[in-house]
Amino acid sequence: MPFAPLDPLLHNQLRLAVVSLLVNVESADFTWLLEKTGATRGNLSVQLSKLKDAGYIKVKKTFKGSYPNTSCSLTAKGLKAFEGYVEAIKGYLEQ
Amino acid sequence: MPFAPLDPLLHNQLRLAVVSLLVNVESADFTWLLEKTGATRGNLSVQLSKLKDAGYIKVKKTFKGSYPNTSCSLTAKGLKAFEGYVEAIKGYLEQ
DNA sequence: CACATTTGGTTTATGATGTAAACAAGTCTA
DNA sequence: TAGACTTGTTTACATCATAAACCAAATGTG
Repeated sequence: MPFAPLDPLLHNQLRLAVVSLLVNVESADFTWLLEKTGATRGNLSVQLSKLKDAGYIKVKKTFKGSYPNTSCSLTAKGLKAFEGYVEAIKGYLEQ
Repeated sequence: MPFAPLDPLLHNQLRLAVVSLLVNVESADFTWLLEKTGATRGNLSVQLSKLKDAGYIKVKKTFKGSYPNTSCSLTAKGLKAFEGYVEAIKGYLEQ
C-alpha cells in the first residue's frame, strides 16, 4: 500500500512546521515559533491548542521577566506521530 | 527559509496520491485511480476536477467498449508543481 | 500623571475545503 | 422488462484554516 493515510493533524502547513521545529529543540517560545514560521499570532495560537489537545506537545505558561511566556515542547507521542507522518508521506513523493 | 509554502492544491492526500501515480505513467483510467488510491468515486471525481481546473492534469473522456471511460494524464505544469511540492515539503521533514 | 503603544496572547467569524451520500444515464442479463 | 451493475457527477454537510477583533498587562512619552 503505497498511500498510507496521512495524520490529518500533521497534514497542515503550520502545524507540521511547528512540530518540525520542535523536533530539533528542547523547547520553544511562542514568539520564536512566530518568527520561524511567519504565522500570525492567532493562527499559531489555534494550531498550538490543537497540537496540545492531541497530546503532541506540552505547553507551559509562565512569565519571562514581566511578560507572559508560552513555551512548547514535543511529547513522545508527538515525536512518534511526526516520524510516522514522515514515513507515510514519503510514499507519496517517490518517483 | 526552511518552510516554503505548500501548494494547497497538492497538499491534499487524494490529489497528491493521484498526481504521484500519474508521474509514473503515460495515462490512467478513473477506475485504475480508484483502485490504487482507495478513494470513493465521488471524492475522486471532485479532486480530478480540481486538478484539471488548475491545469495540472488533462482529462480525456471516451468510451471503452460501451462504457464511458475517463483517462487522465499529467501536464507539464502538473509535473512542475509536483516537483516543487516535493522540494518544499522536504524542508518540513528533515530532522 | 494621563494616554498612547507595545507585548503576548486568545476568541470568534467566515469563507473555503474535504468527503460521502444521493443522483444520473447507460448497459448487461435472466 | 425488471433488476443489478458500470461509470461517473452533483450536492449537502460538517470540518477546518485563517485573519480580524479582542483582551489584559506592561511600558513608553509628553
